[in-house]
Amino acid sequence: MSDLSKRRLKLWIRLLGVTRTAENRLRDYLRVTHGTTLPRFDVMAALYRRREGVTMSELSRMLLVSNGNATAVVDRLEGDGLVRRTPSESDRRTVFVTLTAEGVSAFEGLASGHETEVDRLFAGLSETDLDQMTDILKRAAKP
Amino acid sequence: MSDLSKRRLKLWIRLLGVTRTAENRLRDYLRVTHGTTLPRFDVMAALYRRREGVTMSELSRMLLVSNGNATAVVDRLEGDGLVRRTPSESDRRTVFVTLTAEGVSAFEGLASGHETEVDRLFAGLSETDLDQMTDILKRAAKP
DNA sequence: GATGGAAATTTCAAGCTTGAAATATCTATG
DNA sequence: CATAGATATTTCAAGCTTGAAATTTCCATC
Repeated sequence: MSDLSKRRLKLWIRLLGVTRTAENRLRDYLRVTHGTTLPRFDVMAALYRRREGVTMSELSRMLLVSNGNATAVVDRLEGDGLVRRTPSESDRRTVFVTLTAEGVSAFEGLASGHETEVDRLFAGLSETDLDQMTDILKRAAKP
Repeated sequence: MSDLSKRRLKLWIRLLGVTRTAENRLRDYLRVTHGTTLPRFDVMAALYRRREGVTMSELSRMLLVSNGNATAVVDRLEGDGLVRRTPSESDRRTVFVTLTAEGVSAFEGLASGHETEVDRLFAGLSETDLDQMTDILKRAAKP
C-alpha cells in the first residue's frame, strides 16, 4: 500500500476529527441554548431550504440518512407540531413534509446562533482557504 | 451576517456531506464484507495504534465520543473476545483496554480493505490537494 | 487522619440510526 | 386487463449515542 494511500487515510482521519469536533460543538449549542438536537436541526434546515415541501425519500437523500431514520425524526417533529405530513394527490405512496408556521419560527430561532457557531469553528479559514477547500471537497468522496 | 460567514456555512455543509458519504461507504464495506460496524472498527483502530492499551477516558477522547458510548462499544467487543479490560494497579478507578490476540488479527483483517475504500473515496485528490487540505484542516474547528 | 472536591468509570433512559422486512401503490409490458 | 418489477413509506429489532446521575477512588488541604 502506497505512501499516497497512507496519506489519504491520514487525511480522512483528520477530516473525521474536524467533523466530529464541529458536530459536538453544534450539538452543545443546540442543547444548551435551545434544548434541541442536531438531527432535528438538520431536518428542519432541509425543510426550511425547500419550503414547498419534500418527500420522505428526498429528505433522507438530502441528509444522507436511511429512510427509517427520516421517518423517526419526522415523527417526533410532527408530534411537537413543528412539521406536517401532507399526502400527495397524484401518487398515494408519496408524502410531502413541510415545516409548520411554528416550525419555521422555531428554526429561525436556531439558525442564526448555529451560523455563529459555524463561523467560530471555521474562523481560522480565510477566503482563499474556503475556495481551495471547496474545490478539493468537490473532487472527494463522490457518491 | 457577513458573506464570509455564509461561505463558511456552505463549506461546513459540504464537509458534512463528504464525511457522511465516506462513512456510509465505509459502513457498507464493513457490514457486507466483514459483518461488523463502524464504531467497532473505530475502537479497534484506536487500540491497534496504541497496543500498550488506553484508559476508557483516553479512548473516548481519542474518538470524540462520550464515556457512556465508549463503555457500550467496549462491552460488546469484550463480549466477543476482541478486547480485554485490565484494571490499573496504581489507580483503582482506571481500566486499561487492549486488543486481544484475536482482536489484533480481526482488525488486521479489516484494515487493508478499509484503507482501500478510503483510497477509492479520495482517489480524486492529488498530493498537492492532500497537503493543502491537511494544512487547512489544521486551522479549522480547534477543539 | 478526616474530608471535600476532582477524576474515572459505569449505569440508565431517551433519542438516534441502520438495515431488512412488510405494506401499499405505481408503471411498463405482454 | 393482468401482473411483475419498481418505488415510497413505515415498522421493527438491534445497535449506537448522548448526557446526567451514581459509584468508587484519588488527592490536596486541613
